[in-house]
Formats: sequence, C-alpha cells, structure tokens
Amino acid sequence: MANPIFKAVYSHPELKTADLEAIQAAHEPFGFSKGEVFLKAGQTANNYFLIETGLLRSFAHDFDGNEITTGFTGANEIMIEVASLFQRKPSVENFIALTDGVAWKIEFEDFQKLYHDIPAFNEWGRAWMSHQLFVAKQRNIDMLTKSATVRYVNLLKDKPQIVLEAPLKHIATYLGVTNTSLSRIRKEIAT
Amino acid sequence: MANPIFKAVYSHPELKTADLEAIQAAHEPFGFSKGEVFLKAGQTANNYFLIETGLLRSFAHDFDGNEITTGFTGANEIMIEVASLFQRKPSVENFIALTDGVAWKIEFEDFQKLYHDIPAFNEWGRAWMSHQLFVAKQRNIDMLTKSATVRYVNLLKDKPQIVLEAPLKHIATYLGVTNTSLSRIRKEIAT
DNA sequence: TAAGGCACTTGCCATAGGACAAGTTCTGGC
DNA sequence: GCCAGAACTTGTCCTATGGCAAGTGCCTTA
Repeated sequence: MANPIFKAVYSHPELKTADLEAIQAAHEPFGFSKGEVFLKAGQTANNYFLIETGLLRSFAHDFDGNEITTGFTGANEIMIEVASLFQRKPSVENFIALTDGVAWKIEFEDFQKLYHDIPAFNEWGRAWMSHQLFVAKQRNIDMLTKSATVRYVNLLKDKPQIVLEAPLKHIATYLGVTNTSLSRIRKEIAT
Repeated sequence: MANPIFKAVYSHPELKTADLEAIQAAHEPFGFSKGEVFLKAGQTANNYFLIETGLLRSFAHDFDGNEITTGFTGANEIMIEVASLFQRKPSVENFIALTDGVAWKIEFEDFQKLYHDIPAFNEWGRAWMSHQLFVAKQRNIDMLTKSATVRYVNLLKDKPQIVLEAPLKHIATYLGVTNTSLSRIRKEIAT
C-alpha cells in the first residue's frame, strides 16, 4: 500500500499514515490515452483526479470562440475543476490528455466523506485551495508585468515537462501570445 | 440584530438564521479612515474583514519594486489574504483604505471555531473560495484576450464604485496599463 | 507512396501601448 | 488663501507583439 503519489499530493503535517491509507482507499487507479477527455465544458464535475504520470491540458473559450489554454496538469498534481465540483455548476473548462498516462480518480461523495470525517484532510483542502488562489493571482501579476519572452523562459525553468510535451500552439495561448510570436521567441532564446 | 451585511456575505442555502446570528456575534464592528492599513506585506494575517461601507485597495510589488494593485474590496465584500490566513505564512499583499468606512472584523481563532462547529459554514467557505479562484482565473483570461480599453469599460460596468473612488494610477496598475494610457483611454471613451 | 493536412516557421507591415518629458490641475497642509 | 507636491493630461517617438500570408516539414491515411 501507500503509493507515494498520495504522500506527495496530500501533504499536510497533521495527516497521519492511517489517514493517507483511508484516502488512498477512496481513490481508484486507471490508465488513460492521449486525447482522452476528463471533463467537458457544460458538464458538472463529479470527481477529480490525481495524475501519476502523463500530462493534461485545460482550456476554455474566449468571447470570440478561440481556445485559451488555462493550465496544464502533470505528474503528482491534482486535476480538478474546483468551481464546478464545489459549487455544483457546469464547468467552463475542458480537460483533455496530451499524453498517455496513469491517474487516480475519486468521486465527489467519497471526497465529502473524507472531508467531513478527517479534520486534517479538511484543513489540507483549505490550504491547498488557498495555495491555488495564490498561484492564480501571481500569474495575473506576471501576465501584466513580464514580457512574453520572460514568461516563456520562466515556464521553461519552472515546468520543463510542459515545454517538452505540449505543442507550441497550446503553450502560446497559455502564455497569451500568438504562436507566431512564440515561435520567434523560441528562435531568439536558442541563441 | 441581523445586520444585512451578514446575509449578503455569508450566503449559503444551508446557513440558517441562528447560524448567521452566531456568525455575527463572532464579528466586531469598527470605523476606519482613509489611509488606514489593514494588513502589511510581511505580516501573517490573523483576521479578516467584512466591508460594510468604503473601499480598500490591495497591492503587491513586482520584481522591479513597482506597486501593482491586485484588487479592490468594496461594500458587502470580504477583505482577506487567503494564502496568509490559511497557510499561516507572511502576506505578500498590502491592504489599505482608500476611503473612510465601516467594517466588521473576525479573528482567525473565532473563525476556526465557527468553521468546525457549523458544517454549513464550512461548506460556505469552500464555495466562497472556489468562486474566488474562478474569478481569478477568469481575470487571467481577460488580461490575455481583451484590450486595455475593453478591460476598462468592463470594470466601469461591473464595479463603477472603483472607477468613481479610486485614483487613476491605481486603476491603471490593476488593469495592467500605464497611467498615461489609461488617461488616454478615458479621453477616448468620453466621446 | 502519394495526398492532404496539421504544426510550425518566416517575412513584411500594422498597431496598441510604453517611455519620457513637459505641461496643467487638484489638494492638503499651513 | 497660498504653496508644494501629487495627480492627471498631452505630445512625440519607440518597441513588442499581432495580423496576414507564404512557405517548409512531418505525419496520417488511403
């Protein structure tokens, strides 16, 4: 028992080994293939996923109907549409696999049970979500204050897996540049 | 009893009148003056505030040391540094009053008690935070896909109080433009 | 193995918004 | 009421990035 991904994801000082085992028991592992859809816009999320290996992309549509990549989820990360799952409303984001991989799935009801039964798990959830909020706000600042080149270089440094495995056009919309520009940035970086 | 701000802020279908009264009892009202500091970067938040009247600004510093306005908090909204309060770490944001006003304050410990004693309050908190996350992500998309003029017009439409009461330079950094440009945008709009 | 079609690159020009600097107006003490 | 400094406007010029269109290379499928 005790797959290391659970220790990596559910990391909170007050979560004991027994808790982690109960948590793991509520998850179910499965393999997935490139192109597989995890959640479609318009559906209400009833579960979330831990990604053990592989890479997922999430995207929404802007007012003109263009796909905007909102994020990537890689190994040891949680793939979740928080707003849909916790407010029980249709998702505006889509989640799709960019590669084959392995993930663990947990149903909302099972999550709720853990959430109410294990206080440390509840605290973990709040801390995790507050961290996500922090990251989202930081991303906002970066978008407003850093040049496209700097944003790309930072992504390369912080999440090389994405740059290696995701196609250019998705990285471009994620960074808020056209793929033309990103192509030029790559060329320039490669000096 | 039952100040309407509590009904407005703590809005959740399962929060009953008795709950709201217990919640209100844990808050303390106070008046504040323009320029008053609610939380300074580097401090760890030990409380949060409901703003009954008035307007607050939050800001952080970018890598060059420039002030970047990260948000405004107006009437019937919560002023909180989520990451600092729930992860017990120093804030990177500052919160300061742009106007005089009235607010209610609650200490973290009192909040924790409500959070553990009232399940509906706990659910409310999770839904509230997931909504904040949703808003932050939406803001990201807007920043990447909308022109400065459109961003300003939307702000004007969605939160006129800010445009009326906050100085131009703060609105400018919030929207990610220079104050020179915002001044020109305003002129152009006024056609 | 040919054909169509993505994904990406490259060139050329256009434009939103930035940088800087010189006003002008507003505002809060005194 | 007066003054200093802040807040805002405006002019001129500049740069990063977008828009469009024409490649090039690669991968899939028949």
